[in-house]
Amino acid sequence: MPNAFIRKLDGFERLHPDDRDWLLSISSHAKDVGADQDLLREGDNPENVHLILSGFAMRYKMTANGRRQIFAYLIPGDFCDLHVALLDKMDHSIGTLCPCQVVQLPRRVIVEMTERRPSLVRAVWMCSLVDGATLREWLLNIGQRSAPHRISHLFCELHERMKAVGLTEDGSFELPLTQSELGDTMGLSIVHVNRSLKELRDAGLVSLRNERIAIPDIHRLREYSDFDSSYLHLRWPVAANNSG
Amino acid sequence: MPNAFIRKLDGFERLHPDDRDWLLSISSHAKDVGADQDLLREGDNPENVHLILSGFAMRYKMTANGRRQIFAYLIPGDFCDLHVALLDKMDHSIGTLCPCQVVQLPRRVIVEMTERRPSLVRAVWMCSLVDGATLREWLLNIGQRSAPHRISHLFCELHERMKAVGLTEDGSFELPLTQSELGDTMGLSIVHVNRSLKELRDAGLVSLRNERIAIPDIHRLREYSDFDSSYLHLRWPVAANNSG
DNA sequence: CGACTTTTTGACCTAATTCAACTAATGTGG
DNA sequence: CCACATTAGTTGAATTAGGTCAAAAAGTCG
Repeated sequence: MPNAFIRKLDGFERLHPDDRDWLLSISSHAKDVGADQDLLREGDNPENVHLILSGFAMRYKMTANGRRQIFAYLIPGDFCDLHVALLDKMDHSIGTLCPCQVVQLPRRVIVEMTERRPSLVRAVWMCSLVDGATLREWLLNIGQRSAPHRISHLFCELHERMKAVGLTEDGSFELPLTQSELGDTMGLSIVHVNRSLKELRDAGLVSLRNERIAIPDIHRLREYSDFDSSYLHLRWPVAANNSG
Repeated sequence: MPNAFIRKLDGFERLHPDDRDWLLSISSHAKDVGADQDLLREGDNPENVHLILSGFAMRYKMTANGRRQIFAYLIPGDFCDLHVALLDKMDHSIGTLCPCQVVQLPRRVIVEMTERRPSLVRAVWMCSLVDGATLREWLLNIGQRSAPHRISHLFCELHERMKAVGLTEDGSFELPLTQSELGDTMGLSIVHVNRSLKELRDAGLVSLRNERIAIPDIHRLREYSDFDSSYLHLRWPVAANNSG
């Protein structure tokens, strides 16, 4: 089975078998990282580019008074920091949310890729565009929607992204997030996240337990959440469920 | 005097005189666009890349129930849509906030640039990284800060960006935003924006009238706002005031 | 088992919203 | 240049979504 990374890129642009093999080879020496570890910290000058093969990680930043904002969840197949190759200093941190398998690529591997594998460059560039679009969608989500709608919108997005890399089973997938992390993502207090989750659960829309989320009726949840997946720019947004 | 665009790129990477001349030449045929006009609309397949030479524009998107979220302000020197060159469809809209001078570049001009002017490519790539970082900062701003702090943080950012393109005079610069637009930027109601502005005004931190903002003491405002400009990645973040 | 973290719930508080009215600008046609 | 229409800004009162504090219940893990 191809790994999540290959599945993801393949979702943007049909990959040549050659490129698939190359991707498989670079992702063969993954490193295990425990939960709650920083892969990169604000202020660092990153040497390597990180790629998540399994597990969940996040992009985040702290404010002066100790509050945390999570900017993105990084799921299998996601590049963490390709886009900061140019920057002298990280302007945010990246940390794991659970034990992860991470590939660390020296920057020259990326340079090599840009020179020799144009179709991959295109696919990887798309990744960064989608990251930007996702960030905009989060801003809209936090800026304009009520707590339960925000949370359910996030769940719709994660479902779509997890499905795209083959990590869903029916409407269910692994989601190792605490309510505190959800709060720091949505700009909500833990207590209010808890109450909103209860509301969603009572409405039969989603249930979240044992680090796993279950969505009985994804269409109903999407409608409830005003979710339109086009910002994810997947080629097959409504593909049949490829559970693995 | 070089235009805002040249100033901005020069702030990321010292430009070759050759590249400066080329930039001047492409930005010589600007088009006048009135206020409240869409340059690009969600769903469009953009043909041209837009560059703001003067005036203010915004990136935004509407929700199903008619609410608007503004994602970014585009000020002189900003590319609107370079990053979506790859996308089939715009996932958000771009509209003017006041009369603007806009350069429309056929996509091949950008292709040409990427092939012949590597130092410009680097500078332009930096622009898109900074756009991303700015978006993250807005997310943190909306997610974690109270209304008056949010608003003042935005003002600090705009001051820094306007200063970088030589459009400030002391602590004052043109800011043609209505309170309604500010609200749709910050996820706040018009009424609350109004009250927050009054609070800032009464505290002597900022005053906004006649489409112009005045900041008597920028250091005080920055401290109040927990503003750290490093996410803007300017080479000379505390440069002397280059008013024009 | 005991220590610790996460989830859940209740009571109370406050930041922000909504509704509504009124004032101050800005603009337009005669 | 004024009368009128329209948009933008301001303020008050009532309401509500969400936050804070606190403590109990339920998981997790050495």
